[in-house]
Amino acid sequence: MINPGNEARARLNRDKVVGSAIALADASGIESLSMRKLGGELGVEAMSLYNHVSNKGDLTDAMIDGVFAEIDLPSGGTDWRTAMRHRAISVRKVLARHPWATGLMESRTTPGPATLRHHDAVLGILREAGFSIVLAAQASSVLDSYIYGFVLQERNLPATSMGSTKLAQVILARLATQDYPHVAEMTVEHVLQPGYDHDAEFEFGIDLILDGLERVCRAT
Amino acid sequence: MINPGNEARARLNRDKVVGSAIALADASGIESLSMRKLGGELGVEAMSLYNHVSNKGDLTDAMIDGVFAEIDLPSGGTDWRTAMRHRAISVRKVLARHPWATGLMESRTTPGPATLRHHDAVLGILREAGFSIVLAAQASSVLDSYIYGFVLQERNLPATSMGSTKLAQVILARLATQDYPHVAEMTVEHVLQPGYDHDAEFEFGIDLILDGLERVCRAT
DNA sequence: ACCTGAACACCGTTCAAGT
DNA sequence: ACCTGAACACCGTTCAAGT
Repeated sequence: MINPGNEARARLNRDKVVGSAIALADASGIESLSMRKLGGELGVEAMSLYNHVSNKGDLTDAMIDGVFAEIDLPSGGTDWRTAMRHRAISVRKVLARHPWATGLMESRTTPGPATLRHHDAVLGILREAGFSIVLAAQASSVLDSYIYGFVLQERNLPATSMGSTKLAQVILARLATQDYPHVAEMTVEHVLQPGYDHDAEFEFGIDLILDGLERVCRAT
Repeated sequence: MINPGNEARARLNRDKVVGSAIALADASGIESLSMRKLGGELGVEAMSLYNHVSNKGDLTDAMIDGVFAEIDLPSGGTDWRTAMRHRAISVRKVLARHPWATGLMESRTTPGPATLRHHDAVLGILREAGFSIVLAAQASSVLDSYIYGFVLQERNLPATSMGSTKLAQVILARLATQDYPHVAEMTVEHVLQPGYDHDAEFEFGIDLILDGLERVCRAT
């Protein structure tokens, strides 16, 4: 039988399922991603997805690996410090595009190929720069911990969009000054200020950690 | 009518609901915490919970605040550095007891009173030690990011329980050495070694960050 | 004031049946 | 080889009804 003309949709495959799941989670949040909605998005019944993904946990693992695949692989062309700095900024940028990914890492234990490739490249750069095995482990652990934790916290900060700012200031001043004076001071006089810069805050921490690692590395 | 003798269970209240939810999440994981199971644990139908909690999001917020309430409030008796060091270790210890809490922070935006009290105490110690508003914000941001990210990653590391170690070594040696040589080297020669110490790894990062903060603080 | 039964609109997953 | 309908054992949440 000839394929009818309205059958424009190409055959489903694993990459399309995972890609569509990532897009859906970006748009509507991870908590509203269901096999049924994902099927609907792809013009297919939910049960068809099980031909390409063994269950929802498998899909989740693949989504996280898909996010890692978007991160630029750190290149060994320069010194370890600028390579690690660029990588950190790239990781944060990608994770900010997929805010659900960081929280999901808590429940997943089997890293995919893109994740392993990424970590292998990081360790490779540190080892070639003369870091011992132990020091390379500690360096990548500190850097990754900081990056993931920063992204996790970034979501919970009040958005500095104008409009909500003025209102937030008033509410804060009234409600919180007495009970949480330092939080109130910080929010009003720093976080809600027009010049507040998330990127600069992130890079302050990265440079502080890189300074520390350089010192430890030289002392060895 | 007189209360019958087998009615031993005291009246339900919000604290009992939240406490039971935390215990259930600790024991069986956050993904298997449902209003129905929680009700069953408390000897009550699921719908009764809505008398003490406005919905599941409200319950989640309260659970996270309950976890923060377990953390020792940083005390101002000593210098900021040892206070921050003790606090960091206390936060990690508590979050390790409730591994679901860190991942959940991604989706929550309204901090509870215990959370605010905690952050207020941290900021207070830094401000009294002479940190400017901006520097206090950056200091607590770097420290918290590192702590949360470390706990998040800690879960994904292979358990160093004997027995699984030997097997893991064999699997790794066969499978991964070729594709991910640095990850393989790191795992076999460091992470899976008997002396591997999570606490020491955590404290290495904390001390590195505290060193950096001390230097920045003195330069001001 | 607190608890419940029934109901609604959802979930993930299986399995036999279709093409 | 891939897709589907029907079914199963679950979800969160509402609401009128009970005490």
